[in-house]
Amino acid sequence: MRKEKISSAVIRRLPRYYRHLDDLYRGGTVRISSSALAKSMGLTASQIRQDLSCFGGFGQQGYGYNVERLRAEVAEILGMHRGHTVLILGAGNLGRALIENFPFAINGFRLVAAFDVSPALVGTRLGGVPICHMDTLESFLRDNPTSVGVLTVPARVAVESARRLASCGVTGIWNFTNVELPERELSGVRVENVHFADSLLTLSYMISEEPV
Amino acid sequence: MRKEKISSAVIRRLPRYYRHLDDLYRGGTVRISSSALAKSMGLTASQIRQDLSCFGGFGQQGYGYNVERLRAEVAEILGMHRGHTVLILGAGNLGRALIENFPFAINGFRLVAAFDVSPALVGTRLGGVPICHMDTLESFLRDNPTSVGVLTVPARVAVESARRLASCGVTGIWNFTNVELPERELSGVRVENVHFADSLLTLSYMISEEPV
DNA sequence: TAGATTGTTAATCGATTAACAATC
DNA sequence: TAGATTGTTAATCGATTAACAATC
Repeated sequence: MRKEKISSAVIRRLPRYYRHLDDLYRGGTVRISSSALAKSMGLTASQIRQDLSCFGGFGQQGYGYNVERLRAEVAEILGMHRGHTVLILGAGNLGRALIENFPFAINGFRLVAAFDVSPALVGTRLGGVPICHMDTLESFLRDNPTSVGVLTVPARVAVESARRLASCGVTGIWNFTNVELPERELSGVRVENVHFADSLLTLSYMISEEPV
Repeated sequence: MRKEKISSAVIRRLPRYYRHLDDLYRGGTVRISSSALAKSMGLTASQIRQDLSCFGGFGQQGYGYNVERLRAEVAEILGMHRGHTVLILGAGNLGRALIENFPFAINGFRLVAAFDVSPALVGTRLGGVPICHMDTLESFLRDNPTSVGVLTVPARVAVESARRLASCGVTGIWNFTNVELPERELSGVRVENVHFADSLLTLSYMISEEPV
């Protein structure tokens, strides 16, 4: 039974499903039951069937799920074939790491440009991508509407950069700054945060309080 | 009423509490009520009082919470003053970004060393930290027991590296590889994952399906 | 056909929200 | 004292798990 409103708990599991199904697919597995997938992912079979049934019935009684088909369905649900585009704001260490090492294409995104203010960088290319001056962001976005902006800028310009992206019609911001963006004011824009510090502090708690 | 088993939902909110309290503290705010904090964080006052009451009663009726004290209590709960140490495995782009830019000290961790296999890097220093050869990891950990290992190695050596860390007594692994580590086999080790791809795919879903 | 496994409904569990007595 | 706000208990809501008829 398709649901209209998908809970964020389900959404956050989808990429993991995709990753596991992709591994199975590449390993040559043709079919898998919810219980086998559950076991390898550390979930319950019930949960997997519930999660998938939010989007449709992809399995077959007595058989299970066809790995290739389910992988493709999950990719479709995640929007991996929508031709999303992305640009990177801030070509410091982290920005460069993403430009040179993150597999945007494999995840359905085309990296079109990076922006920075450093005169040494502007005008050069990195990993096949041109580095433009931040001052040209608005005109670039006017000519090249882009789905997502990646924020790898210094914290002090994070909010300002987010506003500029939002006002130019970007639909998503992938925020690597440790700053909480004013999401309510960034209308029409979805924000996904990668807060390194929050993540490390969670680990700090776990190793401080709870022995495994 | 102190609870013995804290849910992971609460734990994941603690770093955000810390961040907001730290901002308030630096901004000179002396006291804050649960409802004021809730408003600025987008939570409910009830939830904040419930969360904090897992660890003790830090407020005062009719007054609210003393910002400096609550900030210190949350820092304590998170284990920020335990003298945790950290080393980085893999000094590629991402490893370097963390070494040079991530404020380990501010988050209660002391970065003691980085490890890599590149002859060009081994023996040099980066951001004040020595880069050692991966072959010397075990002997280093024998002489310098370390709390946490950061995995910024290539995916193909991620599991092997995690096992080596685990067998040398590390208590936490901060995993930046897009590989699912065999946590059950890493006994005594807590794993915190930063899966860039999962995060981007979540954003991909949000901009594909749900208009804000 | 018999066995396996789905999709879905019902039951349980846990987390969030509401309410309020206690008290600063 | 009166007003404000906590900590905690109770109510609600939502997510996970269990059960099972449907069916390949």
